Amino acid sequence: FVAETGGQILNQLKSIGCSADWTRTAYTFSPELSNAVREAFVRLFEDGLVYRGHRVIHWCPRCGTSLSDEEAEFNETAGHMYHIKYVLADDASQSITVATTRPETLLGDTAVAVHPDDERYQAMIGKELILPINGARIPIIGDTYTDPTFGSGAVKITPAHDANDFEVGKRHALPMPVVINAEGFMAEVDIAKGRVPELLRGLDRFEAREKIVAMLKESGALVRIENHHHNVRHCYRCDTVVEPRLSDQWFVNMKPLAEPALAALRSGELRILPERWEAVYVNWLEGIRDWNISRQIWWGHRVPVWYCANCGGQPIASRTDLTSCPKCGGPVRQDEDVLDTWFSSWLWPFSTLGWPNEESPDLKTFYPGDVLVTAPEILFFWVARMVMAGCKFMGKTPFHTVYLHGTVRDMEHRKMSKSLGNGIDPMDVVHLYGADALRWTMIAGLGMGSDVMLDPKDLEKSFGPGRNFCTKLWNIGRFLLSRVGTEPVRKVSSLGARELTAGDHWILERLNDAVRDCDTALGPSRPGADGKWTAAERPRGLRLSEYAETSRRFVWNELADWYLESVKPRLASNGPDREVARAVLAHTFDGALRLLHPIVPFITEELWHKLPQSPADEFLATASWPRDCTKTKPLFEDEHWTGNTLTIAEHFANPTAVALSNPCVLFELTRETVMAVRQIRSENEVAPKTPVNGMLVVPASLHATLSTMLETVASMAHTRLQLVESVNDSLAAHALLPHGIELVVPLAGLIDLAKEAAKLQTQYDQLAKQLELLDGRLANEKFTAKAPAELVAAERAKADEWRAKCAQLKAKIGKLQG
RNA sequence: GGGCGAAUAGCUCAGUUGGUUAGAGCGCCUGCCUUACACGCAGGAUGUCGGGGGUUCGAGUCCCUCUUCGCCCACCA
Repeated sequence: FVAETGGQILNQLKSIGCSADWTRTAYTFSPELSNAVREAFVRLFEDGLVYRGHRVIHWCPRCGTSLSDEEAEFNETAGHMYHIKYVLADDASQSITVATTRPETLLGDTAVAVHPDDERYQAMIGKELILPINGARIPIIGDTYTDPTFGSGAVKITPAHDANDFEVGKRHALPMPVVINAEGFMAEVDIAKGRVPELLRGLDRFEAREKIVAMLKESGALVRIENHHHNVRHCYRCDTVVEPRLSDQWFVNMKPLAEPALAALRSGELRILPERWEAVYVNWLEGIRDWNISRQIWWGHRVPVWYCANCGGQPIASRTDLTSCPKCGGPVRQDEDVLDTWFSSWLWPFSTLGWPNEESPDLKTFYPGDVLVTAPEILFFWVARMVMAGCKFMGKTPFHTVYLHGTVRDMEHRKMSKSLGNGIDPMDVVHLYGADALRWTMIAGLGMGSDVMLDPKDLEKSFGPGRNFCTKLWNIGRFLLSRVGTEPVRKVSSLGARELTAGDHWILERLNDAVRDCDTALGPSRPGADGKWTAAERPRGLRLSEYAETSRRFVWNELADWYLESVKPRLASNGPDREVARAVLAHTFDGALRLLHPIVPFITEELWHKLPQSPADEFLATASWPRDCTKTKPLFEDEHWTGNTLTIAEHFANPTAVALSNPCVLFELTRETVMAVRQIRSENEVAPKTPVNGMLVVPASLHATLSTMLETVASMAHTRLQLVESVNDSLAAHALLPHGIELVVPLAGLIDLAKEAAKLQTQYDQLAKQLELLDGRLANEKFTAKAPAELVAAERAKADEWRAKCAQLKAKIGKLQG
């Protein structure tokens, strides 16, 4: 834990008043972590991958430390471009104009560079210019770094305060005076004697800028000032403008470390989701630059390097603290710098498991891990570096999948932050809506890699649906448990297919489908036996919002809305069928809880323990993924379901009989019937309490089956349908169900016949139009020739069905009008 | 400057390799406090899938282009 967020935690300690000594002690007292950090540093040192370098780095004057490239963030800043005239030393009539956004750095200029082929300046190369303000003489040099087409074609070179100028300075062996001190004030550091005039010394760099501009203006050296928007590096911690500054720092040579990390991605040992981030990862690693790891702050792991006073000051890296030089026994002093907090973080996947002890049982058991879940902005800081450290020190990537989630934003798409005050405190949400509602909202809203928009001003809008779902789940559980009771239930695997009702078969199949769809949404959990993802597996998986939606639909729209409602009468009865219903109910709810547990762990854990079949000494958190208990094969050839005594040949000659011999299809027909009845009632504004009669027009041979079905229909809420033998269908509402079956509901006195005829006419018109399009497609030879045969056959079947339906509708309209 | 992503119902978003009449939640309209649930139940309305062009029997899905947003990276003084 400390390894991951050490810097931040110690900052917190500091902010609540812990002394510097105390927090530093906290670090010292974490021997495992200290050992790991030191081991990693010493190994890299021994391999020549860590070195002390003298160069221009990003410096935060407020924090008083150097920063890595990643810690110095670009911010768009409104500034100015100052064009300044430097006069030739031996001919005051000639001058070169240079441009800069940081005029204060001119005190540290040691050259002006022009392109060697630039005809305007060629003759001047080798001559000297007089720097304004401090009067220093600086040479004009030729260097191809200069772009002759940009600006005046001449660049001022400040080797100690600009990384590019530093490179130019090295090529031309220029002096490198530092004119800004560590605190960000103008000063003559080391060789900078005579560079900073008395009246500027000790001024803040920005005050000095204003003063220098005024002085330039006065002396006539300032040619012009333009407004200039540009990106300026700021300290990621305190947002202070970063000062590029020449200094001695420790660096890691990253190229040799980056190559295995790239290879791991390319070979499929590692994948990144969403896949598009892989390109970002590759791009960064291919262009990787050395990592400045030393910091001049008081918290952190101290660089494990000592210098001997007698042996020429060569650095000695050591796994143990040195009190004397191992070579000559002379006095030693330890390097003052501490390490970048990310230098300990990148070791996190194994430093927390006992590394560098290779025999640690934790390390052997838990390395490598599986999935790293984190935010994209931390890809370079942490993720890529963990992969590099894993490859370097462990020979394996620390995980096989990196899942980069979206960012939580407000309704104006701004990132939530303390400074903007647009954040939501998760603890407020937990108190008002519950921890499960919070988790549900985040996970269900988390499309792959997309941001989550939440309204900090309207928590109800954001978290209400999550809470509603949790409440619904709780109520489903409460009701179900009260009916199922605590007596033992039969195992579903012990139930015979004939014992089950159509509804039982249906819900078991729906559970199986939900499990399968959740599996698909989550994708394969591990790479193949060779430890590598195939090209097909690679981009798929961890679609969490899809997983949430699938499990929600199962438990709410299928289990609660249909199965639970249909099973109420059976639970109220006595006898073997009640036991079957209890068993199926307990089993399907158990499956639903297993699916939902990762998203809403608290409610599901609580409910699961109350199920009669749940083992008392286990937890849902460690229970297995739900198993397939489907009892129905696609076609269930059994007279139990056909409800008649047709011969097999007769049976298969009747498409409706074939379809309805599948109990799941039969239950679907039940649902269609219920929905049709409800629709008819609603459209004709039949009061909820008024019972209605209804008749199914079906082939006579199937009547027995469908009348059982009607018992279920009648028991469902909002139907109140009573089965009758015959009706006057000219005074009735009609609904066409699948398989050519019709529902006729006589509503004499309740129904507007003209309205009913108009409704059927609209249905007919729409269907006829669709049918025309479909027939057109089927008549197109190119379609029938090129489209897959399966699709063409399906379209043909559909056209036949629609044609039959059109005929039915037309007949009904005729009757109503006649 | 380079790269990437997004644009689908009033809002937030799904839509897997091109193939039924494009879906969900919230919101909206109507009716229900039906002994699990009004944080609920039932029914309903709403889309030239950003604009334009192309490939194809067929495009929300593939290609080109334009517009508008967003993200990442970058040493142009």
